[in-house]
Amino acid sequence: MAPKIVCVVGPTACGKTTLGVLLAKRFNGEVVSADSMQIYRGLTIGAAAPTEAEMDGVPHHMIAVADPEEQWSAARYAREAIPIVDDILNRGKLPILVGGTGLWIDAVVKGHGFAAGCAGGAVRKELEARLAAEGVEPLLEELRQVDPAAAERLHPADEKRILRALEVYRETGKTITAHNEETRAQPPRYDAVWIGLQFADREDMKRLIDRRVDRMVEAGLLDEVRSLLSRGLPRKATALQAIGYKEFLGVLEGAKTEAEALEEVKLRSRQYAKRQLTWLRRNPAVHWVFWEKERDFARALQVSTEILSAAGVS
RNA sequence: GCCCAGAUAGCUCAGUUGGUAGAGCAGUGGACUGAAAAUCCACGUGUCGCUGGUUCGAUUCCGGCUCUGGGCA
Repeated sequence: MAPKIVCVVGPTACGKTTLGVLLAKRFNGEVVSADSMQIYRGLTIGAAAPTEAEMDGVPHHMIAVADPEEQWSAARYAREAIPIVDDILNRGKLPILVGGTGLWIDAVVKGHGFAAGCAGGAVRKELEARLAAEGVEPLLEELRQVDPAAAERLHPADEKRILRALEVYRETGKTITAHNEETRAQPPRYDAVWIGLQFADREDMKRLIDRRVDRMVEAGLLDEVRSLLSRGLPRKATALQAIGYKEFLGVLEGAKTEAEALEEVKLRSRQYAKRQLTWLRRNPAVHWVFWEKERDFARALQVSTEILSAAGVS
């Protein structure tokens, strides 16, 4: 029987952090963040990383553990987070995965790892150079030769995945289609109980996102971007792809006004939240808790406590 | 008050030599197995400002009106 863990998921600004802490206190747990941006040091305000006060004494893992110059991937995250989850279990406590990066959470829960071989190395560089020089067609044709199923499945415009499919084949001699089929057949590493937070009305979500972005700016988001740049962080760093950072970067470069950046961050956050929902909705295991107008954490704690108890978490 | 230019999708605008219209953005839905806050896909009926006229037929041509810019007084 796979060990039991809890996953708190949902779109941005829906209260995952708060509920995670409440559940950790109620069930003697520790929080493992699954957030592709909170992982970087220095992304505090804009990534909405929990403050000391918000953590409320509950141990948190995988937050601010990487330099912003680094480029983390789902694979690396899973590699480092799994031992932490196991350690929490060994100490008799409940691991609570909290985060908005769906792929990262799945990588831990499934625990089967990604395809072997190097990613983003020499092979990738070569493929990228060919893509730039010759366009996708020759690459897609090459993929069709070795992995017709993937060539069929991938849209010609989805260059990123076409490159990865070829990279996996070149690195491992196995097609990504075969790899995916094998891993899908394996049982998950953990028996996860999923709690999903969501607004019943999209308008309410928009209001919360707007409010949160306003507060980020008041709290000094622009200064945070400035200090990341002052340490020489390159503009193309993954950390600067984060919503909030890339837009305010434009303000510092004089390309847009602060007011324009503010609106843009709100817009991008909304679109991001929608994508997160699309990802989560296909997971039938998620127990959804819907917010009516405002977030009511007392109720959410009660509802999710019932869900966890029914699922055998104690 | 007069002159000129606009008024078309939630927004910015294109277009119809008269046969009721289409882009970008926004929005909605979807995909996603080593960049995932990334990347990619699909979806376009709206009194064509109002009102008369000409016409088989007007969003398109003509008149009047309203509103918005700009100019002249």
